[in-house]
Amino acid sequence: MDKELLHNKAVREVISLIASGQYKEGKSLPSERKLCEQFDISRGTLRKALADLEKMGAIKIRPQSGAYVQKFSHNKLPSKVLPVDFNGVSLSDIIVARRAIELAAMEIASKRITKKELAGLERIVGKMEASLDKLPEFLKYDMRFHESIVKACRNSVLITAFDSISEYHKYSQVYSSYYDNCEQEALKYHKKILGFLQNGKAKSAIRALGEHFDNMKASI
Amino acid sequence: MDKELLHNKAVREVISLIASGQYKEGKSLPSERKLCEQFDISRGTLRKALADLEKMGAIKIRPQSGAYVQKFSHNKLPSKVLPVDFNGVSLSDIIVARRAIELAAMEIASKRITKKELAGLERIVGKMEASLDKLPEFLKYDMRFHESIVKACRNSVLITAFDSISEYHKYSQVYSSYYDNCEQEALKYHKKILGFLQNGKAKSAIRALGEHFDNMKASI
DNA sequence: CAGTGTTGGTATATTCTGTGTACCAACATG
DNA sequence: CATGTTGGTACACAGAATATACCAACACTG
Repeated sequence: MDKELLHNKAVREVISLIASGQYKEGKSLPSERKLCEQFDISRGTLRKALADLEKMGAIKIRPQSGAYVQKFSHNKLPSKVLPVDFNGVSLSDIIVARRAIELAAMEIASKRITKKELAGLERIVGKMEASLDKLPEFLKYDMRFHESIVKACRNSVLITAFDSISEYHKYSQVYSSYYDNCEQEALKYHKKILGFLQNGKAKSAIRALGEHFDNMKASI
Repeated sequence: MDKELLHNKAVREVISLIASGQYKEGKSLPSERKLCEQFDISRGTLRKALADLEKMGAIKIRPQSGAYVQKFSHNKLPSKVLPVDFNGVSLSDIIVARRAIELAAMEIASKRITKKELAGLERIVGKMEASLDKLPEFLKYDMRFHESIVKACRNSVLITAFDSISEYHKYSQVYSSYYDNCEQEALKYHKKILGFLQNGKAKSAIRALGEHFDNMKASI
């Protein structure tokens, strides 16, 4: 029984935010008190996380000023902060798993999805298009699109499975920027999928999602 | 951030063992000290779990004697001890999710599986055959068979996803005994799958596993 | 310039799980 | 009778996380 420590989780959260570009090199993180609220943890716990992050060189804390993001190589992150068995996990492993779960979810979601949820998807796609040049933003909405589809299937077991690996997915951005120059491709597929869903073409939506994953796999 | 309490996990573990018939009505559980070791928790924590189980009527503790399994209706189990969002989960939801994950795992496992792992599978199938009349035993080995295949794919992400829903699967036995009179069917498929794997017939193994799930779904 | 509010730094008390250890009385077995 | 088991109990302890202060350094503002 490994116990998941809150401050390690916070460390991972900050790292993935840095890696995805949400917190930029040279700039400072939000204040400790804001981060507490954002991560919903106490200040003591957060400071433990920040101390760890400074030790591993990800940030530099300047008294009375802030925590500044450093340039650092994340190749040798202490395994303590990594998701349990991250060793030996490749990007294609993540894609294989997501493909299996999301296709199954899509099969159900394409029949059950509501107009409200479709409107939500449309809004997300719009925001993706608007942030084509801002990678971190784009990735956030990309993730949210896939998440929404899985939730729409209303199968708690599939949703649990998806959630359990979502951290792998977020964290994989630390190691790779597989999305470089693939934003257009991704957006194209998302639009396609949305269109099929709106017109009730379930089969086509499923096929398009499958192609989307094939495309991702091919580009790495 | 819901924190998973150890004694709640122990409660669930005991319940699923009762439900699967491993601990039988009227008989007593193993001694507290043995259960501690079995679940790898301290006695204090275990006793908290037993106290909860007595409150909900699952067991009756007799001093200087043991904890005796009672006949009890598990329809209104306190949601605290249930896996996070068990409400509204049907057996078919579980099967859909397992099908998606296990088929993806099989696709890889059928190529990567070692002779040692195949020997392990053969041993498990043998034990299933030997315990055809003992349902709890049978279920244990059934689960172990599927688990072994998923592990054999060596994709940590898929394995994580599988583990995350394995408790749903174990726990579903509380609500249903969908395996009644289906043992032969299950054994048949397991033998078929094992045979295909041994002969390197990957495609057939995958198809057989798919049929296995279809069969399970049809029988509920 | 004085006042106010922010920043990170620090210390302390408290709560909650969970472990570990010890000892007890009741009972069974040899 | 001695030994070992059973559940019952109490207490000390460690670790994680929270909550609540207060500090010094700095920035901004009226």
